[in-house]
Amino acid sequence: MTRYAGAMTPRSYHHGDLRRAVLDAAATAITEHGPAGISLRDLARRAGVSHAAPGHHFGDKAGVLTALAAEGYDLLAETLREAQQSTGQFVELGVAYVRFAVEHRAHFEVMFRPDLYHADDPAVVAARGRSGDLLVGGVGSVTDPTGPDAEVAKVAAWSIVHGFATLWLTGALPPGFGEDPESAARAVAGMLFSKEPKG
Amino acid sequence: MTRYAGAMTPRSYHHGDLRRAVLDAAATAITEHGPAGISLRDLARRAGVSHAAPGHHFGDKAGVLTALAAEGYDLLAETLREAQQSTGQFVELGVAYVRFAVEHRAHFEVMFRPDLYHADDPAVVAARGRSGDLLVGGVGSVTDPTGPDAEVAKVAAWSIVHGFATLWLTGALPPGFGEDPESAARAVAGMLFSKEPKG
DNA sequence: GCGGCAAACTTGACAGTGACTAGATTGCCC
DNA sequence: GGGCAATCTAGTCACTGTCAAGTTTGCCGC
Repeated sequence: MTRYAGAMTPRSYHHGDLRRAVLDAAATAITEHGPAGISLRDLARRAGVSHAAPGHHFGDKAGVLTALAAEGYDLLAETLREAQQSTGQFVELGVAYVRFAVEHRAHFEVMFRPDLYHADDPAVVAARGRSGDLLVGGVGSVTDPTGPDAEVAKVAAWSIVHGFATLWLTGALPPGFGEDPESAARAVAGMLFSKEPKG
Repeated sequence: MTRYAGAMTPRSYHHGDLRRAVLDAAATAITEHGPAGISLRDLARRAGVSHAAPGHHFGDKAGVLTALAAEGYDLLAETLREAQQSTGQFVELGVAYVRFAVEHRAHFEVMFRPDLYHADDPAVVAARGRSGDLLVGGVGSVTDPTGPDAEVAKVAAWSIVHGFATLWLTGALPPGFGEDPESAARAVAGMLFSKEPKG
């Protein structure tokens, strides 16, 4: 009996790229039901394989989310690198951070829930370091990077864009901020390091 | 057979205040294992009752977290009200926000995971509204509340303290920010609406 | 005091889940 | 084309959330 994954690809005993398929299924399922609402067996069903197949590639459920988190940090680094090369300004780097959170919601939500995955996994730690360096680098363009408050300024910059992204994702922001998150993020990030609101 | 809840209170068929006991057990369990790592049956065991008892008070698992979220918003409102009465300044209001997140970690973590509970529950909506008004009120003290960017300033303020609290809780901040979250929060929040870092 | 009634709690059951084991299938390399 | 390791399946077990039915108890009117 030949089975089919989805409605397209003919399948045999070996899937071909089950790892990729499970990660994609996880991203979809998390977007639908949140990071806590997924099950390994459902991911297996979505990929068209038996219930225990994902376990062979990722060890356990946390392993799937670990791989997703690592992938997320790499995607974030890529997004930040592009923004850095085009403008290099702090505000646009922050906008890129928010854009990543919105476009890769599932990845973002997993990345900052270390209780759900193996946060000390080497691949995750390395990818997290890369993206962290990129994010923090952009703050030097607007503040004195050697000043005593340089570290505080970096954390403040990270906090404001991370907070905005988180609040946007949870739907906690007042109506009007929902339609165009990037413009809203630009306005919000612009308030940091600027004397006062223009109004 | 007489049973005992914990090691103190003699118990009979009726618990007395099972609702309170389950909520306390939930807060403890969430602090230990995260919001996704709890089980109703474990809460029942911690409270010393049968596995289905919590269901009668909260309906389902999401009901427990709904009650916890509502309680959290009320606790937050209380914390903000105290800070508002003592100083009324935006920065101290933000510090109070962070203090709440640190001291009531379990509540805070649930509150901003609407996929885990019934976010449209009337009690939650009401409590959320109360705390939101208090938080936003403090921003008017530092910016022009009638200006065109007033709404943006409020969201920026909320974002920076919420982001800092979230990052602190996930352990994502660089070492040195961990020991005294309130002082760090004060420094970070002080960067908003101020021309530039002092350094 | 006491009957009864509603709330609180227990017991038992069922489907779904994560994780483990053993076995079946297949790509691939020499 | 033979053999081997990787890949996947099938079966199982303890645990979970939720439901239905039964048991115990506080309490109110009399």
